Formats: sequence, structure tokens, C-alpha cells
Amino acid sequence: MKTSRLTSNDRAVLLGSRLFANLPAPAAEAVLEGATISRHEAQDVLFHQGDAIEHVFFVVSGLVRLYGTGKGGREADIAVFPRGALFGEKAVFLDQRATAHAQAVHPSIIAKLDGPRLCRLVREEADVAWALLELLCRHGQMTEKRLAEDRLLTAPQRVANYILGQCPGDSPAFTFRLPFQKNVLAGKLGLAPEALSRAFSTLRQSGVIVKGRLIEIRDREALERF
Amino acid sequence: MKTSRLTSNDRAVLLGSRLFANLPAPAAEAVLEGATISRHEAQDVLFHQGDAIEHVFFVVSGLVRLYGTGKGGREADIAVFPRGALFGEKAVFLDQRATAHAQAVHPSIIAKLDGPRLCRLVREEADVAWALLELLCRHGQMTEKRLAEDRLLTAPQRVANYILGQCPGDSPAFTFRLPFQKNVLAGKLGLAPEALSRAFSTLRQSGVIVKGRLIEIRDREALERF
DNA sequence: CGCGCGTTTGAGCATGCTCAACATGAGTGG
DNA sequence: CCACTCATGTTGAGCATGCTCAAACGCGCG
Repeated sequence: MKTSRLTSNDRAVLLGSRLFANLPAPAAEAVLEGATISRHEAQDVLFHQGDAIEHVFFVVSGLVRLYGTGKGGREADIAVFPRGALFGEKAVFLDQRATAHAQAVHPSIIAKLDGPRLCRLVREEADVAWALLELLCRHGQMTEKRLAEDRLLTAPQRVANYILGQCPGDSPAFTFRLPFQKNVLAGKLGLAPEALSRAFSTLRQSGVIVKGRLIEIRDREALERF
Repeated sequence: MKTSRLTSNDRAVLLGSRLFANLPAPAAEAVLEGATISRHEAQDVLFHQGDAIEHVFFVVSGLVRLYGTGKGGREADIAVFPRGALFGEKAVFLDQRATAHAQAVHPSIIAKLDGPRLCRLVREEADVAWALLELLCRHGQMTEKRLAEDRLLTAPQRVANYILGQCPGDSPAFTFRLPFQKNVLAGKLGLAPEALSRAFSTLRQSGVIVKGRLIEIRDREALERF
């Protein structure tokens, strides 16, 4: 892992992300001031539970998973962050240590925003505060939704749900490409890889065809009924 | 359910809660401006998934649970809010409809803060924005922690965890009273009531004695090992 | 006293995990 | 371009956990 300054491409990705979308340019620039970039190989651990966190992390490219650990080295994914996602902000704002581990799933470029500086900006710049408030609300809702899903849905239902979440508004049939290995999807859905595989098998009879990372849905209705 | 203005006792509870703890008096007053109070019987539904939400809710007294529903009327608790807790804020700030149902578990007094007004205050008053940001961070962390627990811990482990969370810092033995029925605890922990009962049975051999709502822990170490 | 709710206990069952074997596929080097 | 290799994905069998359904229990309250 090595650290450097932002390239102009990095800046473009950052400024184009949801967080910055509704932020006036000066405020956005202020947030980026002092940010650094680091590159990580797949499997690199960005931080461990209990680490002191001094930065808010932003995925410029790649994929990062946030996970907790239990007895015997068992791991459970809490969230998976694609390009454009922000994480680590809760620990920073609460001035706490990390409550989970973070690991790069793909080779990743990560922007690190200066934590204390961001805290100050939040207190001073209403626009920044509002942007982060919205972001936290969205994160919170995602997590709550996932919690409810875990408790309500079977494996095939969760997978069906995920697939429907990937598909555009109303088309009855469509195809898309998984943005990561099935491995990772299984973790995200709280399933063992074998369970995911079997869930896909089950869904085949509802018109879901899986070829590698390509998912083809023939009958949206059937999926929704699941 | 009937609606009225805040009593001075209501104000006291609100101003003493975590949200207002670090808020200067004028800002706190501004937040409370226009708030109303409503009383609810146990089992009353405050709102359903999909309802338009115009208020941020605050539990002055009683207990409220937030839950999602699945096929066949199955329910899964997302959170349980005791006195002093705030909820509904995510839907309000994102200007969305409710993503879950809320139901009074005990007879409850609920303060309703005017949503649009609060949004405006957040944008104008840095103190208010910061207070809500912290609150959202705490909520988010709780939810994430629960998600990880669900996926990592068995029923007895979750119960042991809950018990340890209720106990003061370091005492090796202690006793406390459940703040609600076992029923509700089961929901909060994502268990069927029967599973909770059996978990308590299991924990008996680790020095946990349950008499009605009274929980007595003889050996804290044994619980942590679980 | 008896009704009703909350809790406990029991038995059977479904879901998903573990472990292991096997298949597939991508990447590497000859 | 093929062969080899390692990682990834699939399939199978057995098992553990927790859910469902049903019945008994206990306690509070009319």
C-alpha cells in the first residue's frame, strides 16, 4: 500500500459521486482538501476492528467489504462498498474506534478524507452536514432493510430480491452481469457460497439462467412471486 | 389516539434525552417548536410501511417497535425504541415514505416533531445538524452490530450478549430487570419466543437465573465464554 | 375459582451450514 | 496453442440450529 495525492481522475470520480452530487463546488473542494489516495491489492485489510480511524474512506475504484468476526474466525459481511461509496464515517464522527474490519475485495483505489477536518466542515458548512446526513440516512435504511430481509426471507428469496434490485424499472425480461464473484455476493446476502449456488439452482425453475457472472431473467413475475 | 400540546413534563423528558444533551437551549427550543403529543395504547400502530411520514417521532414514555413484514404476515423486528429514542427521521430527511411499520408495545406517549421544520433547522443550525448526525451514526452502528450478530451468533450467544450489554462495567455478578416482556426481547434478538426460552434454559448451566423478568447473573466470565 | 395471557416444554421438520468430492474456468508458462 | 495449476463454483450427504405446531404450565386479575 502506498499513499499519494489525488490525480485529476480521482477528483472526477469523487466529485461525480452521490455524496458530492448536490454539494456546491467550493464546499466539495473544501472536503477534498488534504485528501490522500492509497492503492490496495485484493485481500488487503484496510483496518481492523478496534483500530483508531483518522480518515473517512471513499472507494474511487474497486470493492471493499466491511465485516465482523465471531468465535473461531467466522466472518459475516456487514456491507459491501462499490465505487463511489463512503465508509468509516460513523467511527470518525463518533470519535470511536472501528467497530468492524474492512478489506479490499478487488484491487482498489481508496481516497482518505481527513477525519477531523471533515468533522469541522460538518459543523461549519450546512451543505456538507446535509449531504452527510442524507448519506447516513441511506446507509441506515439499507442496513435496516438487510436486517429485516435476513430474518424474513429464505435463501432463494434473498437472491430473487437481489436480482430484482439490479433490474431496471419495468422490463419483464432482462440480463445483467454480477459486479463481483459469487463468493462475494454470498457474503453480502449472508449466505454460505454453497447456499447461493443452490439458490440459483432453485431459481432456474423460475426462469433465471446463470452463465458465469451473467444472469438472465426470463420472467420477472415469477421472481416476484417467490 | 389523541393529539395535544407538550406538557412541561414532556419537555423535560425531551430536553433530557441524548439528542438534546449537547444542544444549546435556544436550538433545542427551536426543535420543539410546533411539536405535538399523542398517546397510544399497546398494540396501536403508529404508521405502516408505505405511509407518508410528516413527523419525526420521539418516545416520551412507553416502548415502540419498528418491524418489517414478509409473506404470510410474518414480522421481523428492526429496532425497539425505549423512552428517549427518536425514530422516523430517515424517512423524513430523505423525503420518502416509511420503509417499515411502527407499533406501540406498551401504552406510550409519543412526541411528534414537525418534519419539514426539522429539515429546515438542520440546514440552518449547525448544532442541530451535528446532534442528528451523531444520532444517526449511533443508530447505524447499532443496526450494523445487530446484523453481524444475527449472522455470527447462536441463540444462547445472542442472549448472553444482550445480558452482558445490560450489565454495569465490571461487576462479576449482578441482577437486573427486563424492561419488557420476553416476547419483545425475543423479537429484538430475532428469535421465536420458544427459542428465547430455550436459550435461557441453556444459560442456566452458566449461572444465569431467570425468575419472571428478573435476571440474575452469578458468573460473568462464564457468559463471556459462551 | 376460573379464565386468559405469557411462558415453557416437547416433537417433528425445514433451512442452511459443514465437510468433502468433483467440475469448471481463468491464468500461466511451456 | 495446449497443458498444467490454482482458484472458484457446484453437487452431495449429514448434521445442527431454530422454527412450527401443539400441549401443559403458571401467574395475575376479574
